[in-house]
Amino acid sequence: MSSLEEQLFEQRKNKLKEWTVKAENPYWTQFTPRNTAIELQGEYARLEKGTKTDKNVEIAGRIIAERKHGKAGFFDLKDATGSIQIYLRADGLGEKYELLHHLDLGDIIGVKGTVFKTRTGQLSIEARGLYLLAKCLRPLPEKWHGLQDIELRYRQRFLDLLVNPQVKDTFLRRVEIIRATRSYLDEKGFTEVETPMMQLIPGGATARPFMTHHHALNENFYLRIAPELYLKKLVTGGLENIYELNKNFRNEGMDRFHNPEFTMLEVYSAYKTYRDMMNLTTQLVCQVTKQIKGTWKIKYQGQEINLTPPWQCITFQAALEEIGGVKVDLESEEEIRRIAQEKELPVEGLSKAQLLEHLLDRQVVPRIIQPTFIMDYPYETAPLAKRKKDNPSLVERFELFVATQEVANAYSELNNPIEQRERLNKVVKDKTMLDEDFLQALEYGLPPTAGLGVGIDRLVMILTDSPSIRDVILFPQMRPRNPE
RNA sequence: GGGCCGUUAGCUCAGUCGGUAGAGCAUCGGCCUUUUAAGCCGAGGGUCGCAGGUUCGAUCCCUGCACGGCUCACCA
Repeated sequence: MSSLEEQLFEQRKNKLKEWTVKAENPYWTQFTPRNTAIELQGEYARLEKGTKTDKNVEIAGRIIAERKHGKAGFFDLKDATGSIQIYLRADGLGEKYELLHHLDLGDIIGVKGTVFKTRTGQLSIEARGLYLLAKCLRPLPEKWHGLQDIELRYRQRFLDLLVNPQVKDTFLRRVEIIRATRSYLDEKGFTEVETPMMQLIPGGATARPFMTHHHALNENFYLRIAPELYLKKLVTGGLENIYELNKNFRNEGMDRFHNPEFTMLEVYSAYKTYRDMMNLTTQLVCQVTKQIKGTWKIKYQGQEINLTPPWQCITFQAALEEIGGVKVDLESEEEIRRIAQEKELPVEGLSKAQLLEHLLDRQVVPRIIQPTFIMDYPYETAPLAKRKKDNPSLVERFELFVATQEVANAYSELNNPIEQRERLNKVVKDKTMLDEDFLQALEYGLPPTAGLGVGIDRLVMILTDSPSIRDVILFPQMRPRNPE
């Protein structure tokens, strides 16, 4: 901490002490505001310039700007709803006026006073009572440019929220998106469930998990990488239309599109297929978008995106060929390997499925801007998906891509326990990581079921025009700062 | 983990072709009772991310490290 920083801190602590001695102790002061900025701004929008009212109001908030003029002055007070100007006069405030120099930008105060409009037309409250409710002991970031330092914005999100108005908008938008998602599913008759975050066997995907230890059980647990297997157990148990909307944890690299903990929606519906899920996905995204944006034509990072249904739908093979310019026989591992090499993709030690996905990720996905379903993947890419009846080398799977990002992934779930065991055996190298409980649930009979996963953070990014996943997660993961 | 880039006052940013740094906001003092990025006068505030090296001299050049951004790898 530099000397200036200490100096500012000390100055403000002294002001706090002075206030406590000469007025009240802020941390014991009771003040419950009866009014909000937005309410007053609305109610008095048409008040004539230069008019006083005898309306008494009580409002609380943070001082975000001050303009003092000797024996009078103005504060801009910001509460949760907006901001309003406070007018302070020596005659109106009496002794308290002398204490004004103990207040700083950032202090949280309560104001009692009357509503009026200045001669320049600014709605204001003339203060008759003024109470310090919490002292801001550190200087706020600059009022005009806000907080620009990206690292500080993520590490001290409270400051980011305080001084960068669009940040709060984004996170309020996020809440709306999640709320709209829930209400869509609830209205469709789905039941929200909660399954374990701590799992003995991390299943449903193959990412590296985070590990933790349960002392009483003396057992290692993993933070879930997906809720999928538990949700299918519930479908077996007769909860046939369910969803879960919560965190997953993956111990992988971090970048603009990946945070170690992220929010996933998974939906399962019995007696449905991936085709039904395609419709559900379209409806869900369209309804949420309409509700949030009021239109299906949105802008993401300068690009026009048109979410008006129906969306383009193309098979995996056709996508490789028509979008990626890669004509390949999906059956021929040699050919796939050769083409991957030609495209300068890593091939060493990679399976056919991995090669195919790399081809898709590299050649196709970066070219997809408009919403596009890619469907009918090679069966090796999805061991939990059901094969196509007329072409068993493919599975009933689709992914939705928007703005070069994967947003959703869905299958007709494989419900044949014998085939499921075989296919998992091929993929899961460590047999203790084979979820026998899940296989047993299938053995009791999982109805034909369709499952869907939607990356909520990515959806929020697109609908809030945010370039990085860290812009839509309140406290994104950061490397701890080394103590000096 | 690799590559590229960044880190200067509390905040937002200049700058030094190598001679220990400036502005605006904020802060402190003075004037000002309808201002609104209030105004005017004055003042204080910096181990230029950290540690080494080269040099008479480094904030600037070199190396290493830390943190961050982008990107590649990883992530069925």
